[in-house]
Amino acid sequence: MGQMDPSCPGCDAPQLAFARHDHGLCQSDALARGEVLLAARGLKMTPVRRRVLEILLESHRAMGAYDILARLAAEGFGSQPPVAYRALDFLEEQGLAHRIRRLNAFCACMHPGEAHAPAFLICRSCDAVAEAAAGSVRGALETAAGLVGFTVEGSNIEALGQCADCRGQA
Amino acid sequence: MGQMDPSCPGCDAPQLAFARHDHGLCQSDALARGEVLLAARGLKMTPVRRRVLEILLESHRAMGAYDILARLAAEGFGSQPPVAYRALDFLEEQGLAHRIRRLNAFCACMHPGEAHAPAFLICRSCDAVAEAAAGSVRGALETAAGLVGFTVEGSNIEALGQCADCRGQA
DNA sequence: AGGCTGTTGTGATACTATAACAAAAGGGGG
DNA sequence: CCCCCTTTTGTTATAGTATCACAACAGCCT
Repeated sequence: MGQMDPSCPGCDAPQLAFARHDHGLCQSDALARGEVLLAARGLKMTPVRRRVLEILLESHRAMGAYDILARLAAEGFGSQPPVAYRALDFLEEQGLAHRIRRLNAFCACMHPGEAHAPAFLICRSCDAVAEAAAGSVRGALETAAGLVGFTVEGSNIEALGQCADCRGQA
Repeated sequence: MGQMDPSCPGCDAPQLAFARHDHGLCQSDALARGEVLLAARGLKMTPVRRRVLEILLESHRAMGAYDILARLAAEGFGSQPPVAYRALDFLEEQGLAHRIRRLNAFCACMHPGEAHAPAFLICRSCDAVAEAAAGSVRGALETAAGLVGFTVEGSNIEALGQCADCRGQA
């Protein structure tokens, strides 16, 4: 992150999540990257998995597993929770989606494939979720943990607040 | 945090959560602090609330609301979920307990009353949860958010990993 | 064809959380 | 002391989130 990369609209401009923008670019870019990534790892982008990712990519909001499940069911896929959870878990493991624990929901990763330890910014007004560059945040966390001998293996960093646009309108 | 305060065992020694120690001190200290805090705010430490806090203080682990509810019910309190959730929500609002979202569980605050924006360190081996000094972590998060115009109003910072003791034994 | 692996589908169930309302407890003011 | 008001507790019911276990199916390799 912080590197300019014209092929990754969300990458160096997380504020896009909160503003009107050509979201088609986000979608097609993230989807294409995901396909490449899975292929490189010898894993399959199956119809369910692709569809779940597409649904998540429709907006910069997080969606509950059951919202996604309803969409899948309406399109002829299975209608039981494991159908959605399996795809979501798979996408998360592969770094193509993120779980937002504060919302019990999931969102698409907007720049998959790049090493990133994102911090999530959740706007309480428009519900959009952005991934912010969190290298420094994670660094601080690992330092704080290191002081007491704790080894960090994974972390969730989520901030609830208000984005620039919504604050302007209030 | 970082200030020496002999009356607060957990305060400047979060690693205690992961080590054998005189936990009676943690309990009595945090409970006493809680009582004082509520009194100062004109709020009541009722039997249910006190009991819930005591139960949480029994260990440095996080407990699910239903585990606590079972304990309450066995002791003659109400047996329905709201009984536990109300007390837990109250304690959390007052800064006497914390919700660990990663675990869908709650733990006692080990140094209530002090302004703190804790980061939680969750050991995957012994399940203990420690609060680490997170001023710098939060600072970094606010900086990262500020770069995209986002105002942070609250945050969860949780790290999953392994504490020094458990790593030593492995 | 047969067997292997990974994926999807299904039913059942466990776990987490909240809404809505009734009952009871405690604290002034009359 | 009693009434009224506010807060807290208790209960029923229900909503929302997540996992287990097993059957069916598809692709692939021999």
